[in-house]
Amino acid sequence: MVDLIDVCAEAGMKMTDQRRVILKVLSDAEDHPSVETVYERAKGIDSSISMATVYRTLNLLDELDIVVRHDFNGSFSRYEVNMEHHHHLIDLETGDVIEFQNEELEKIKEKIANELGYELVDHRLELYGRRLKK
Amino acid sequence: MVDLIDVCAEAGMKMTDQRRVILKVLSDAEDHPSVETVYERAKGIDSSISMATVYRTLNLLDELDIVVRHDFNGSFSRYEVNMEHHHHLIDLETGDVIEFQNEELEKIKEKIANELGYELVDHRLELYGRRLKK
DNA sequence: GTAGCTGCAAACTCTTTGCAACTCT
DNA sequence: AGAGTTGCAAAGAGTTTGCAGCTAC
Repeated sequence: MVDLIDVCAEAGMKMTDQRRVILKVLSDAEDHPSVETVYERAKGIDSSISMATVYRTLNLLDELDIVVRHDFNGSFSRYEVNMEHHHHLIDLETGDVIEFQNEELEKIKEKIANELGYELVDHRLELYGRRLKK
Repeated sequence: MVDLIDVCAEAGMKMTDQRRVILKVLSDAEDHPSVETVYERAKGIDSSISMATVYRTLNLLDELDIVVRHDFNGSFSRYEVNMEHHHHLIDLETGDVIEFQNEELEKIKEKIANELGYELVDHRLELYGRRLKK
């Protein structure tokens, strides 16, 4: 388990109380929280934290690739710590997000890009589904 | 080639001048225009058209699945007429969008969803790349 | 000491909405 | 005639920013 605080320090970020709180919230998150959610959880730890700081910090972390921004449904962004590359299956009924990886898929994508004359830099795959009755 | 006006009429949409103009803009588009772009092109045909109408019409068309909404880069939406299912490769340098299809990919996605206990309802794949020098 | 960070409130961007007038069917 | 549509301007959501004070390094 990597300590986000170390990663940020190495990236040259000044380590403030607020940032420590936000990083803890992100590390502990097992979901893909919105800015609003990160803000609420952070306030639970240090109530003086402001929305602006949450936005600024998340943007910074995104630029540094420490965090990944998603916009699964359009209107607002959601974040997760940048671990190994994976994809998401979004449960259309509950909004739950399930992560998965698939080697075969990675190869095909690389191939498709190359065939189109491109070097693959990034990609995203999202599946939207309904739970099968068992 | 399907006539969008017919499709809309069948869906029960009242056909106004404004809608005819917007549908023409969408049919003619070979790119994936933003609301702003649709608005500008529509104004080129009928300068009295309003932004609100463009928004309302695109939302309606999206609900009817006549059009597909994308948000490739987060901040604003872009639209295209809903043809056969395909995916997008976004050129990171120019912003160009290239469409592609891949049978193999479709099968794998179906399989992944099933393995996770889900029925696949929808999905999206986006590749982001840089043009290979030849 | 100073470059960078913070909270606040105002500003900004994209999108939606209430309303009164108008228009398809 | 009546339900649905329009333009306008105002409101809304989500996000960014200018500023003066504060803090990590």
